[in-house]
Amino acid sequence: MDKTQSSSQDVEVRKGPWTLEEDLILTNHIANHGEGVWNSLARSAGLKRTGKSCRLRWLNYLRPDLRRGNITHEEQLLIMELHAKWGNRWSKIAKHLPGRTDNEIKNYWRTRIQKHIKRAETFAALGSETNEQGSSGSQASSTAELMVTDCLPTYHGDVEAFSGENIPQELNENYWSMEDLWSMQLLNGD
DNA sequence: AATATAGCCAACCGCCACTGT
DNA sequence: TACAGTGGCGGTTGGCTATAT
Repeated sequence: MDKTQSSSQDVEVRKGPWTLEEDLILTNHIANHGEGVWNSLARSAGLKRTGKSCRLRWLNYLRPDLRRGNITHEEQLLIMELHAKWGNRWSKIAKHLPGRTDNEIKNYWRTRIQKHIKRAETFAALGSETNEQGSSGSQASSTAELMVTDCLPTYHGDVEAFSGENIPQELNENYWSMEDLWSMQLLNGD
């Protein structure tokens, strides 16, 4: 799959970060024609990208209904709860968080929450070493258990640190907001 | 001020499931 | 039934930014 070459046409496939121009083309095309078969969409839009790449870009970044910005406390708790229930079923979890993508949740989990789990495991290991005798079995045996038992309080603390006004405004300015893109698209005609 | 390290996130890769022929 | 094309998913990586030394 994902062959660089689809047929006799010599079409090179672009990889790497999307440019603003590509974003506009894709957004425009979907606005005019809707989502469809991604491979043919990529071709007909004139993008030198695979259908997969277009789909990913649209779903994870360009969709107008995406929520950007920091994960809220409620969302974090929901993620933890659902992860305890389903494990790494990110897309399933994402369905319960409107405007969030599986990729976003997955990244969030790996970079923030998993860190706390690791820490908790270390503490637990140290604790069982120091307490040692007779305390076997008190340690959480699974990620889910660890999360629910050991991590939640620590994690909750960080929620406060990360949430709301504590986030500097500049952080959000790395992104082209959807308002920007859609207004550019309007300016571009159509 | 320069360099090293850690954290974060967008994007790619590989696999699997589904669908049409 | 077998095969090819496509979509979807989870894991992983590369590069940028922030922070520490």
